[in-house]
Amino acid sequence: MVTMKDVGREAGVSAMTVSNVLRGNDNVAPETAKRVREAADKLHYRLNTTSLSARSLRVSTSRRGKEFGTIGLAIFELDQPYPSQLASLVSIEAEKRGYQTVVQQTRINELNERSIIERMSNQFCDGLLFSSSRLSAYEIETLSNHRPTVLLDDDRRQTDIDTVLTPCEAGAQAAITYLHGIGRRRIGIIGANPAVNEVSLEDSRITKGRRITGCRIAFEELGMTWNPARVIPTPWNNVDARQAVHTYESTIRDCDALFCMTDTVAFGVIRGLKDIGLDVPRDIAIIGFDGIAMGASMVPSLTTVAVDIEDIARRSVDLLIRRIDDEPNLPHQRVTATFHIERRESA
Amino acid sequence: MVTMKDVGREAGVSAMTVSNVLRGNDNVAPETAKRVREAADKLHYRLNTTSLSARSLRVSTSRRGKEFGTIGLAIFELDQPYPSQLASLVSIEAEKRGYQTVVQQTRINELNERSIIERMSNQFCDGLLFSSSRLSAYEIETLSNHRPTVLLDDDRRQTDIDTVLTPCEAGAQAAITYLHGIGRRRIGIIGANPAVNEVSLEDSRITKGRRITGCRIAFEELGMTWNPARVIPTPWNNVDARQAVHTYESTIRDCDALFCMTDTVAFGVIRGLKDIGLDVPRDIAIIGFDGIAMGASMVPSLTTVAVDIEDIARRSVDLLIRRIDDEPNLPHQRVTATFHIERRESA
DNA sequence: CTGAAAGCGCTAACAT
DNA sequence: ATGTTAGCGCTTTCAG
Repeated sequence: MVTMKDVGREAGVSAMTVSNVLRGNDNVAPETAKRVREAADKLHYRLNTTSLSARSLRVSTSRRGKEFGTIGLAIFELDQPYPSQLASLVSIEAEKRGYQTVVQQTRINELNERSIIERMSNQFCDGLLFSSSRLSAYEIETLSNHRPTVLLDDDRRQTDIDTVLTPCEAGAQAAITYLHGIGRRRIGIIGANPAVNEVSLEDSRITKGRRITGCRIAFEELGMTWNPARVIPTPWNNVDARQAVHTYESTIRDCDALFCMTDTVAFGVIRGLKDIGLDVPRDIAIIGFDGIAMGASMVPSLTTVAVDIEDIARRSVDLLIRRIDDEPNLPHQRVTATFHIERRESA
Repeated sequence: MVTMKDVGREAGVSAMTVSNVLRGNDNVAPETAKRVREAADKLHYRLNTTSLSARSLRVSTSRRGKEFGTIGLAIFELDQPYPSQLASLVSIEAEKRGYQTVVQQTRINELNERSIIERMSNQFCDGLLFSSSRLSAYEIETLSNHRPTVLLDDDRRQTDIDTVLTPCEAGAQAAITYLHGIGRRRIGIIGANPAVNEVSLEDSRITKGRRITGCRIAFEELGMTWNPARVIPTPWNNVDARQAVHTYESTIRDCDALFCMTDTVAFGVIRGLKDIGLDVPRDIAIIGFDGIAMGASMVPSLTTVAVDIEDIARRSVDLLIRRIDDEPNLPHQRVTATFHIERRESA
């Protein structure tokens, strides 16, 4: 391997000068710089990143939040509107506070998650924002070297990691109540897990289960009968959701409203309903969940439980930076984002 | 961060002994080992992978980044479908080749771009995928320390950086030709830059200009008169595109087809046309550009110039890894992705 | 059995 | 304008 020292020897200067030239510092005589660049070319010199990160250990420990910090965001998908928007907003919030954000996609793959946590925490970042997975808190702590970490939307009631939650129960409850309020009584729910039993359907630790739980609470409070047959499973993407409308057509034709567990599901469902000739909202009212930006431009525009995604971004970045900058011994917080019902054409 | 030294201090031994215990070497007294392990637990010690790899420089010179490769992707927006999808696909392609991908959003801000290139190239990554900006190639090379870099969709005809291009001219040409082929003659274009003159409108170095150029070529070849009044400016997002339909309503009512310069623009335009009571495709045919996944689920579904985004991801990752792994002196390549017209309901 | 020293490639801070 | 020193966390070597 060619090192700066080698280049320096070739050019008749020290490694330090090579470093200066290659990083574009202007404290080197043009003559010398030229000689150095030629030597580097000749020897095919390449900067060694490994030693750079070794170096950065030193820098980052002494820096302590002064200059440029980096926060990592590990998120399940990059090509879906909700996580994309969240990533973008986290990026912006972090920038306001002088931090850069690097994003990695986990694809909800445990192996990925593990190596991402390890790399991000140990090599790249001053702190990590980690979106929901089934890794144990203990494992996250261990892999991250007990570095500052904030969990997003992970409701396993562990109190030893900072967490920012989506208002799943309250939001779902509000959705059902809204549909009830506009006179709908045959309300279906779409976006559940394919469940083998009632318990797994409502697994309260995970997002899907928490939203179902919110629905049930609403049904009870409104005195409506809970009908599991009207809980339709589908993965949270528009293609599968559209397909589900076809698969569960008879169930859906029996409903006068559908609560879609995400806006992306709603997008696919609206398309599916078009396929089978049902009009939204006349034949069937649709309400989504998330409040993604494109909901406003759908045809019809989407009524939805609009989570304040900016609030999530802001609070999670705040929590994380607080832990990076300040005492690591602060008590752990668990906060829930706000939401409102965004009333549009679909319901 | 807790180091072996810290653990050693806690246990009353040297860092060396800690190292021996933690790696399971049997040359430590059981008593001591126990004490060390307890101290490590108490302080939440974890082996620091960074310094391990630094160390490995010394041990084996032949490491050459195989085991832990990381590539960086700097992209303009994270909350728009096209860049999100690209990021996701790059991530997947890189993973197939044993590389992790970290993504940063530039928001087309030069300051951001500069610091992202600097940080990513020098601290995080073995190579950088950089999507279109106005930074000079020279500046990119300098900031990145001449590390492996592949440009995405940057057509400044510089030959000294690997580049993967979207088929802007050919795709736009195909779009116009398609609209002509289905009998439309009053074709408008939406998504241009607000231009002060014809030249800036067609600035051939940038994506928008290249698509306009493709349109002009098609108009000429089809013997249609080029009418600049039918070129409508709008930023590339659905909200502004929808608004533009209202602002340019009279122009649009005079058209029987619109080429939308991106699918996201098309999404907003379709919504805008709904607002003003125009039917797609009866009153006006719509064709988009990009081939984002959600186009298939829009109402109506979107006919579009479907760029093979997977092809872009694959080729850019290939190019980059080739340059990371192999000789850095390979000739620079400039490749263009493939596309096809995806025929759906909107045209 | 235990630990001191050296050194991996690089660069901030200081010296010349 | 250029060089010297020190040190990032760890492990190999070798001396106690």
